Amino acid sequence: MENSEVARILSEIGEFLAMEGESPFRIKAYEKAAETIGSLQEELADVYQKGGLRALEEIPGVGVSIAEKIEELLKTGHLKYYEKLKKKSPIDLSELSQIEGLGPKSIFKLYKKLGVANLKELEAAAKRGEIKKLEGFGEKSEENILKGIEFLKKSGGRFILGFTMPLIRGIEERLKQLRGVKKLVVGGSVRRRKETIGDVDILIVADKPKPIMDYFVSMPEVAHVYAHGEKKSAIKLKNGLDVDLRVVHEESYGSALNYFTGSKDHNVALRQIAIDKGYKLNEYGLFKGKKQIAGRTEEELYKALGLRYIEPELREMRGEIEASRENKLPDLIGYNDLRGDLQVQTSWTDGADSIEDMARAAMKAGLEYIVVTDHTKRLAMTKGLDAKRIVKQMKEIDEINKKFEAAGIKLKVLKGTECDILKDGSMDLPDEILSQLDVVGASVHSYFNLPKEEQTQRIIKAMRNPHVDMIMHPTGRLINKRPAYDLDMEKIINEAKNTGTILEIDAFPDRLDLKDDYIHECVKKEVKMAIDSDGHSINHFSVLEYGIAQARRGWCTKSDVLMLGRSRRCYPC
DNA sequence: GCCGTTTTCGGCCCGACTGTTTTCAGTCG
Repeated sequence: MENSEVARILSEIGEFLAMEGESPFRIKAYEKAAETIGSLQEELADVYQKGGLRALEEIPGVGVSIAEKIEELLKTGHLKYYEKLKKKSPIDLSELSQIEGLGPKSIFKLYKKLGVANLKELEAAAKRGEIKKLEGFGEKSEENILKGIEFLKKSGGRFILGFTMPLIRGIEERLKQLRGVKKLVVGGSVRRRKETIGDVDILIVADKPKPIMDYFVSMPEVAHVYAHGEKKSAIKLKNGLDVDLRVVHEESYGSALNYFTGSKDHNVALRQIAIDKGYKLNEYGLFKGKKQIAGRTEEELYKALGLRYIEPELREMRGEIEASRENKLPDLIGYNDLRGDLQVQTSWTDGADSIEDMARAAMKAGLEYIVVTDHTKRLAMTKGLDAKRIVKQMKEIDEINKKFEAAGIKLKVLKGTECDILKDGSMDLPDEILSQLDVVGASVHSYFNLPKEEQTQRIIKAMRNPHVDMIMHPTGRLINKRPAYDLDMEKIINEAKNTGTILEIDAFPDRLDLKDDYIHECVKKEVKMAIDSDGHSINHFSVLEYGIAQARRGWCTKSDVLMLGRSRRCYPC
């Protein structure tokens, strides 16, 4: 059983317990264990094999009780305790808890009173007007539930790229190792690095595809086989993701890859160019009459169409074809170009690991500096820092830097904050504290539904604070969960230009905030951005990749992204 | 349920908003 599955079950146990009004600490214990396991680098099965129950208990947040449950899951694939809870209240929790504002207590009440166990039944009950009649619910709650369902439907069951990528890469690696696979690439929206993906298209070049196809449809992750042929097979994975595997000929590889990478509109435009030149373009190649003139590689294909090669992240019809023709494509920031991370949370607040551990992990991830940006006091639940504690934290950072220097470690830890922007646009820490920090990030965590103009002015006021260097996750959206707060982004971007404020590209997979369209606007207006992990544990630096992908989708070059100089002593902005 | 230690129990444990109420429950970050 995979870590993500164990994490899901533990987190559902937490929710079941919450429904029953269990002690909040017990619930929190399950949540915390689920979180840790979800971002664990090593497979639990390996941990268990190496060190048994004891090794499981070594995992932070896992004690005797949870370790035994994990053991049972690994050994039998089932957990009696979980099944008992589920039998008592057979509710599709993963579905219902996606609705913003609907927590375990409400879900339980809806089940008890109306028998609602899944999204469909919830929608039906809301439409029949039954929910507003329940005690504790009303007109507004029913309306919000319907709105939540609508929002969920719009996101259309798409998977968040960064959360799904480890699974896809695992499959990719195993397929690549099979005998007879000459080439393999994952195309589609995965290759374009869209923030969410609908399904996965894998292309291979192989002489004898049958054993490869046989393996593909019998992988342990497979829940259903739609098709199992020699040229194409299609499956549904246990997590609901559809994956297609196609075999293509070597001489068509480039054109097939192009075809299956999309976007559809980009492909249509390419086909039109081919027609204008008297050619025909399809997934088998570029043809003049019956003769194939290109298609073995994508580079060859674009060249034959009179274009420069266009990176997959740009193939969204945002002007890339014209830019390619005029040789004006941006020199995109590379996946290895990032040198530092300007948003890192630690165990001082809601992060899982100490400053030093985060710093060492950052170094392993190839970074040269991090900025420690713990939350501030308004976010009480995270133990947000007040003036006194942040001064203490600064001292610890000084000590770590000294220690690193003495040990010849190059990585620099900078002092920062993710300071709450209060309702009126003022900051949650006094100016005299902010002035002592290397990087001041500011962000909104409350009053999400102010009217557009008020919300915009609130952030503009923060940008005008001379100490504020950057606005973090500027629009506050959570992909598939919550829309951005109502903002006039044109005004925000213009103000960023005027005040020299950095706008963040928060790389966390369900944030990716700014989104690509806004990044593109910033690039056009020469507003600087920063790509940050928003990391809360030592494993989170890997998400920077998705921030870079998003930046590339927004046409970012290296110079659009803030990077601090190696020898520079601090104040970066 | 986990953790840590003054070693086997007590601490963990905030604060504000929303929508329902008329004093509070549920949710969220």
